[in-house]
Amino acid sequence: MAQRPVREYLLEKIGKVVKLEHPEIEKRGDYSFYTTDKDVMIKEDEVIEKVERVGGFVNIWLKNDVLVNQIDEVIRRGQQYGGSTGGSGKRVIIDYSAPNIAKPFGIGHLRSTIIGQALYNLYKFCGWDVVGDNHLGDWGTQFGKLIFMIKNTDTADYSIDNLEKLYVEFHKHAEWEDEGRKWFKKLEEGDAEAKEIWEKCVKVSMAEFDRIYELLGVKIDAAFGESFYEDMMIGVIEEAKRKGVMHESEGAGVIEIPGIKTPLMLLKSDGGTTYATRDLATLKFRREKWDPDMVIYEVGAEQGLHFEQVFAAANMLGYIKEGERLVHTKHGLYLDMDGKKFATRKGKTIKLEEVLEEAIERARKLGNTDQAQAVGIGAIKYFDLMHSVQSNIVFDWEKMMNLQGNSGPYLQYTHARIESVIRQGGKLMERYNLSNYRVNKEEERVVKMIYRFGEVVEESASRLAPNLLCGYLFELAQRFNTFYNKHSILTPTGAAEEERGRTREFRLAMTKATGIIIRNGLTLLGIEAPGRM
RNA sequence: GACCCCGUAGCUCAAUGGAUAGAGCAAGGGUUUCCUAAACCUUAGAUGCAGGUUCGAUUCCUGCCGGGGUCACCA
Repeated sequence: MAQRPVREYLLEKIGKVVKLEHPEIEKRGDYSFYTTDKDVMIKEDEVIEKVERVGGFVNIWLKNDVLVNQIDEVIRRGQQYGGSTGGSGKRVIIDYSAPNIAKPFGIGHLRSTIIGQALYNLYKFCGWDVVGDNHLGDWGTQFGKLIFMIKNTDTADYSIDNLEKLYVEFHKHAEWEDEGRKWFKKLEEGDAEAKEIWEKCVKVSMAEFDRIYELLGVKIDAAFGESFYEDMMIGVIEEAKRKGVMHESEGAGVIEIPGIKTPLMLLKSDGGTTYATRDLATLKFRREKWDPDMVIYEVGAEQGLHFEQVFAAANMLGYIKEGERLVHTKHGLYLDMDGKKFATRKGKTIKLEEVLEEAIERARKLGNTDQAQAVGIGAIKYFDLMHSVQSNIVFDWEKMMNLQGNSGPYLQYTHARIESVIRQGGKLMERYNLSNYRVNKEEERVVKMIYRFGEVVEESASRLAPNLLCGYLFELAQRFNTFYNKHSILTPTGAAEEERGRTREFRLAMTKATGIIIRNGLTLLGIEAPGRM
């Protein structure tokens, strides 16, 4: 039987809606809440050691055994520990990664891929039915532009580098814009030549994406790219017309959104469709195929207006079911050293693969060669995830490749050290009795982090904030490392032999529990936890 | 100009309306006959400005200043 989460127990006992938090200052208890209500009384029991009222604050201390027994809970549940069934019966679609065909997989798509994957894992762990969908950028006017350039230069070089070059070149000539649109129109109309060129572009890109995903260790359930919705375009447009939602403006078909100045364009004046048309078709399709309760668009902030419009339009078209939530994460961008956006159209990008290779190389130089990939990639992922989702990140090689301090490798290292201790002392703890063990200061600081893991997982998921989990894991690891540095796990000091034995038992159990939590946490973040480093 | 996001230590970032604002990097000083020093300990250092709401504001509201993004035929 699973032990009941302490937080849940307390909330029920308090019997009121209060904001139960962990006081920053440890002397003020394990939990506290503020209330002006004198009727709220909470008494000591088998879980609560002590209650103290200071002004409006009610501070609660948990019984030592409750804290210590949590260790047993962790060990018993293993890789399940921290998960819940809170989301059971609910389905969420997470739209993430979505790189663009014919462009390098740039640093700009890292956030969506990494955060999206972390959210995917988090929701799954919280009991949700999760569907990941990679909404590939494989359709649109950009391909018209590319086809025009390929024809124009009569090139046979379909390498990503060359395609990127052509794309950049195209944007130096404003007078070519119409040609680009014309070719996209042809592509939409099924022109054989256009289609053939497009298919070649898709093929080379997919090969590149596969390589990157392999490196990143990311697997996405579905990849219905934009082109998949091609033959649903007409249906959406017809429906928008029929429902009187879309109307003609300057030769184009648009939807006016109340409260938003710029309308949403479904049909260009040349009859071609847009990103928005495809997004609406996507919404409709997903609703029919998966019937989600929530859809998370893990997409950058620069598309904020677009999604605001699309969500509103979807509502007007009746594509959203009652109670369904559409969320756009609006993650911050990677900015260049000048604090500006990387401009793909000007060829100003940093290729993700180069970043990953460099990170792996640095990890290799520092230590264990076997784990260089796990460590290097872990560093990059953690760096991305530790930032709050909405803040911009200034791209800096040195910071991104950080292998020390608050970093992925720090957590991996702590985990590897724990594994090492367990390998050496694991047998000593086949049976252990944790009750009535008196923890020392350093042990206490670790133990008081352990029981919070589940809370953090849930909060990270519900607030779409993997950085909270990063922060928690870092603090747990820090506390453990402090303990590790000061006390011996396998050979504790102490007067009596029996006492030393008990201490060793307890410490091994606590160490093991810490290792399990770090591993579970890293796994949720999509980061490997090697056993050795 | 309008709308959205952000302004926290020298730098890069955390912080659920709470009680003494946390880290990392960089800087100074220490720790290894002992379980992995990618570690640990230690010194110094911060909420852009002005109001408001609140018992209490880094957090919410208004204005200003600064940065980023976006504003119909790119996605």
